[in-house]
Amino acid sequence: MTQARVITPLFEDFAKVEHHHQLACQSCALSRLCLPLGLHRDDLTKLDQIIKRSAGYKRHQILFEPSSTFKTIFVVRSGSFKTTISATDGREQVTSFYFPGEFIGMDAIYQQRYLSTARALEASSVCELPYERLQEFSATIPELQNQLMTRLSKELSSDKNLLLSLGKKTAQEKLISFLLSLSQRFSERGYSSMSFQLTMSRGDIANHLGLAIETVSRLFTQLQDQQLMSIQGKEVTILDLPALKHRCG
Amino acid sequence: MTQARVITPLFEDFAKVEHHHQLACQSCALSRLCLPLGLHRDDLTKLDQIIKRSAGYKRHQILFEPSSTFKTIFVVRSGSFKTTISATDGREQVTSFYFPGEFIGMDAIYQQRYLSTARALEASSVCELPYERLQEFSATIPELQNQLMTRLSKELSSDKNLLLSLGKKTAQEKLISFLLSLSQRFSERGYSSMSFQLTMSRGDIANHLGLAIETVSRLFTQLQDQQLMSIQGKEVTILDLPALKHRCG
DNA sequence: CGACCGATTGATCTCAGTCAAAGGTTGTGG
DNA sequence: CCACAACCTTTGACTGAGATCAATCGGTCG
Repeated sequence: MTQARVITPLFEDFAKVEHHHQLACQSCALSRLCLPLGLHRDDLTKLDQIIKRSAGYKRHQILFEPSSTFKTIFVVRSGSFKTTISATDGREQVTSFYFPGEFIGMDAIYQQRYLSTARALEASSVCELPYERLQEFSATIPELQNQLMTRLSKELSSDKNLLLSLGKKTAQEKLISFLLSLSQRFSERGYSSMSFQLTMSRGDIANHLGLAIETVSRLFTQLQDQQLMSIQGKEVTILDLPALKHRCG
Repeated sequence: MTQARVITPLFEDFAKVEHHHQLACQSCALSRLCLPLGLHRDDLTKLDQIIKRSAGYKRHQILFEPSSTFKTIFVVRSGSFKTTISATDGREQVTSFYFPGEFIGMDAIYQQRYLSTARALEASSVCELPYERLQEFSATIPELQNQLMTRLSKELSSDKNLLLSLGKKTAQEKLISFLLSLSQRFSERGYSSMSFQLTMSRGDIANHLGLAIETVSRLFTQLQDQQLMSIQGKEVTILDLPALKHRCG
């Protein structure tokens, strides 16, 4: 039996909402992680009216790119996305991965245009938050404004941590911190922090961490040999969390 | 004659404000670059009352560190600062440099605690924006809220660009893009974009770009040999801007 | 079934890091 | 005001972590 057969769609629970495109925030499984957090019931009702629940995106489908006009911030409803930024000669850097409840496109607020390209890693769906309307609403809902600032600040924090990885960590430390941060985010979403599926390719991981694809592959086998984790295709199982935490820099 | 003798304090124009600690935003030379941008005259007067103009910081003096409690966002009034983030074993990554009009500490909004350590690179001064008061005011001044979001988004953008540098660029490309971004920022502040003083050490630059200090030093001599720029100590003069732009990735 | 794409493994190479030493610069105290 | 010390920068020689090149394997899909 190969492990490929047993892969179930990631974030299946959240994916259910795809069948109810107009599902209100109040009833959404994500509300605990998403914009609604801390908002009053009636504010939420108002917000609900401006949020557009988009149709699904297929694997590799583009959510936005620098040439798109900036009008909305996206929230992942189900599935996952990656964003990339390009050098003038076409080299690309994977800047982030996004999971349900996370906001994509906030770096476009300054300059009012997307800086990066966002692509679906698997069948996914998003909610669209029209930025102008969001701004209007923030004026009357202080908690919404607070929520937006917090989101921006959170992304800033994770970017700074990635800078530390890229600038100062060894290949192994980079990979371990990356996997531990994934584990953390899965756990926040109600999934196991000890065993999860990678929705991105080895190439995406390597690029994100400033490594070669072969290095990532070798590190995976190395981590398995050291009994720190088990990796079978896309499935990661953490075997020795303390040891990993000790080795993540 | 050594170039050291002719160095004048950087941001001298802005430094003048140090003699008028209570100088209102309206009269501040920075208002064009700073928070006041786009704010109405009477809103600004209100804002003025909550902004604390701090005494000066000496070279190497700490503005905040992770153990400090988060209460304020800082705006550079004169001089310059760097922020660093630390790995568990003490390795540090210089995440950003900050010049007059730029905001420091926004990554602390999420978690309500500073993620990084901020240190003055030279004799400097800041304005303190109490975050809670700022939040209150934002509720009544939509333009202020917009300004804050834009600032956060701008920092996010520059971090993403740095990620591209660290992940995908060669040592030379990293250094050139860094110098060109400095040039840009100096020019925005009314200084020459073709000739400016570095306020940070070679070590800070190297660390920021994920390089060794020796590599930065060698690259400087290399760029001089290629007649692309001239570097004498802390003074940088751009000689061939098109060629540099062509080589910055 | 065959073609294609992604992942693994091995062999080799290279860019930038490390180590080492010598100049320069800055700051301090007598 | 000078002299010494501490620190920063430059330059050279060598090394190594991870990239590149190359071949193979495996899984997926038409």
